[in-house]
Amino acid sequence: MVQKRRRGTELTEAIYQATREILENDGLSALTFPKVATAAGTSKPVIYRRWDSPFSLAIAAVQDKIKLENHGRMDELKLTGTSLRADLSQLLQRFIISMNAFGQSYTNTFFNGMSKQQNEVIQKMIDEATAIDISALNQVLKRAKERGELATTEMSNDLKLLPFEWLRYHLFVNENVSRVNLTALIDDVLIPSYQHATGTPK
Amino acid sequence: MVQKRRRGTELTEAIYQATREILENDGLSALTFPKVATAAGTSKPVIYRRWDSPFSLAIAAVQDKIKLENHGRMDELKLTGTSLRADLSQLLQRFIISMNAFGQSYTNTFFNGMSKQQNEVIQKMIDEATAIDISALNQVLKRAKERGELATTEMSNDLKLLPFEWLRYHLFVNENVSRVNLTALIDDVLIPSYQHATGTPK
DNA sequence: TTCATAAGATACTAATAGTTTCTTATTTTA
DNA sequence: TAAAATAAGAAACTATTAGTATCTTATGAA
Repeated sequence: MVQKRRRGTELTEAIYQATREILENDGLSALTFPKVATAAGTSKPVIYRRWDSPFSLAIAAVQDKIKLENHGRMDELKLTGTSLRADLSQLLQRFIISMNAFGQSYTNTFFNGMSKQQNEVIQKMIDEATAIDISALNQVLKRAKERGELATTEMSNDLKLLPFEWLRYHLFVNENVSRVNLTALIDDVLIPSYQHATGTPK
Repeated sequence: MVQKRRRGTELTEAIYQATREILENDGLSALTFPKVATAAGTSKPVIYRRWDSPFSLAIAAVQDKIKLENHGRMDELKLTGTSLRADLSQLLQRFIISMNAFGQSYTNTFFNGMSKQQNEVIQKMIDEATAIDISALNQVLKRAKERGELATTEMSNDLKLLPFEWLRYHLFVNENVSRVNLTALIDDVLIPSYQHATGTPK
């Protein structure tokens, strides 16, 4: 019988996929090299040679998925609404999709009881995401100002980040955010707050 | 040499304390019975006899701390403000204190990559907390209505839960919430949203 | 066809989780 | 106060699994 060996991308992809499955089902604490090797149908040395810890493998596997499923980056979003309300809706819908691509399960996996060093890695990821969030929202505000819906675009970052953080929270606790919930957030919280913050009369 | 043995509450407390220290320093994944035994200065069988998994020990240890440090339950809070703004501030300050009592560290420890079953346990804790949050906020709203600050107290639970979720999110990602941030949330988001939701003119 | 590279099998060591048995300190109760 | 019940702790053990070393050989490149 002729034996077949996977290598390169094919093998790596199988390892990442196995890694993600373990992460989703059992979490980071259950992610060990031997388990990954078995799940990926390869042998331990293959894993041990390439990664130095289950944590770094986990990061690599998740980043791989983000890269694969990247439906366009958040800050490259082309806004098409004709109102602040519509733009916000478009942006946040997209945010939800991206988060789901990131994977419900990993989100809280990575807010695990981790070492300080590991936490720094995660912190960096959050900071990067935050910068993108703010720049996306700035776009929305700028367009609203141009339409005359808002007096200025000046407001605190806390306020700009509010919807993203609200959505992430709901992802953390594994709650679904329906379109209805999202619309309510926009109409009942965001728009009134923006108008208030920028001194825009209704 | 006469040997001394701890039992009952004294021993249990030592075990819980050791458990919490491990949780804070190294997270849930590092919490093993042998480590707890050593840290608590007792022997493994003592632990193995009483708990059936590190997870259930962790839950017990954290609940023990909540019980110990319970500065009065959230829904028994006696509001003393003379405005919606002041009441909100009082409630949310208290919420932050309680969360800190719960322990910065455990919060994300328990949003770890856990098994489905473990997640259910956590889910139940969240649901209970949510009920308390809503009832506390209802109090605040009721008082505001009585003062004439709000037209009604009718609004969605999503809106009522917003500040708690916002605060929890910041705890998750280990960001500090200063009094300034909190005040901005109240003035720039909550009050405008409440007024908007209840049709209250400014 | 030969050579270099890397996959994979296998057997091993090390560490540590979990168990069993027994002893004895401490509390209960008669 | 003595006897009995209860539970803590010591110690030695087994089982599991993480991690390593060695060797073979499939696969792609020269």
